[in-house]
Amino acid sequence: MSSYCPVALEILMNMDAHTPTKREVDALQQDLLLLRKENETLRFLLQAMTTKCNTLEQLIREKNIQRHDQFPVAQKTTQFLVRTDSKDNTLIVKDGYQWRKYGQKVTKDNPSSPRAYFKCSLSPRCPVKKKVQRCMVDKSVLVATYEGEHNHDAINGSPLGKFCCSSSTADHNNNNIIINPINYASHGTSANINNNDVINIVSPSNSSRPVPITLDLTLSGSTSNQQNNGSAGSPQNSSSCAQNINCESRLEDYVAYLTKDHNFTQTLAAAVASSITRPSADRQNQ
DNA sequence: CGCGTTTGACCTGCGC
DNA sequence: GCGCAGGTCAAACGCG
Repeated sequence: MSSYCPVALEILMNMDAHTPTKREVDALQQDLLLLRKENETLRFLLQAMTTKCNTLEQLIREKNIQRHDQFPVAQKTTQFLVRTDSKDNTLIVKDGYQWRKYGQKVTKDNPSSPRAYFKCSLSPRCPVKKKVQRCMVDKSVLVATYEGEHNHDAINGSPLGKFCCSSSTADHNNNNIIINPINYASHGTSANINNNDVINIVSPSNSSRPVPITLDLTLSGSTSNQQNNGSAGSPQNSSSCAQNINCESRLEDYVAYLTKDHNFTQTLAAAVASSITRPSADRQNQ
């Protein structure tokens, strides 16, 4: 847990002894704000891991069904995170294809930024659709969800449009930074795609200069293999994965990595405990 | 004038 | 059956 807790505790312990000064009240309010932020982030993380578990279970069930009954291969759904200029309010992801916007909708899970719907207009019969929405956690990140596969080439052969996986790739042609490709075999369950699968965590061990960590909480293995086989993709850029947690490893690797991280387990445990013990207090504050 | 965007209306699926 | 939310349509509008 972060270093501000003992300070707040000390002030709280001495509350009865004397009237708190304005400085102490400010410090407490600051701590409360930080704790709320941290709590919020960890709730997202917990929710994302639950979603991931459900998705994995669903995938296993469907794999078992496929083994007995040869279903046709489902349409591919791929999600990218694209870092843009935070001052840029447009929902444009320059990916080498030409898109026609056909709708925009405010969604319940992220009411502050509407979701834009695009169809590929490079080829009249191209079935690919794209949904773009700002990330709820980091407004400078666009979440672009592609459905289907292009039946033609891109204008400039951009890796993003081709669904080639390259984590944290700089799209030099278009001034976008592709943070993370997230792959789904939707199997007709597009409801599995959830913004909660993308989380930026501010490292609690370095509160002076927060380092955002992007978790790729997607299923790897079969789905990503399928993707790599299906496109002329470039290999994973291992060096650029430095801030990503093992983009290509399996779920077990994520769990192993996270459980080995002492800071993470401590923070998660504290957050869960806090969520259990303080829900009424949170409600009162809202 | 043509093309792309905007936006309200409509459709559809899902949960209760 | 009803309500809600996500997705799509299409008329209106703006811009080059």
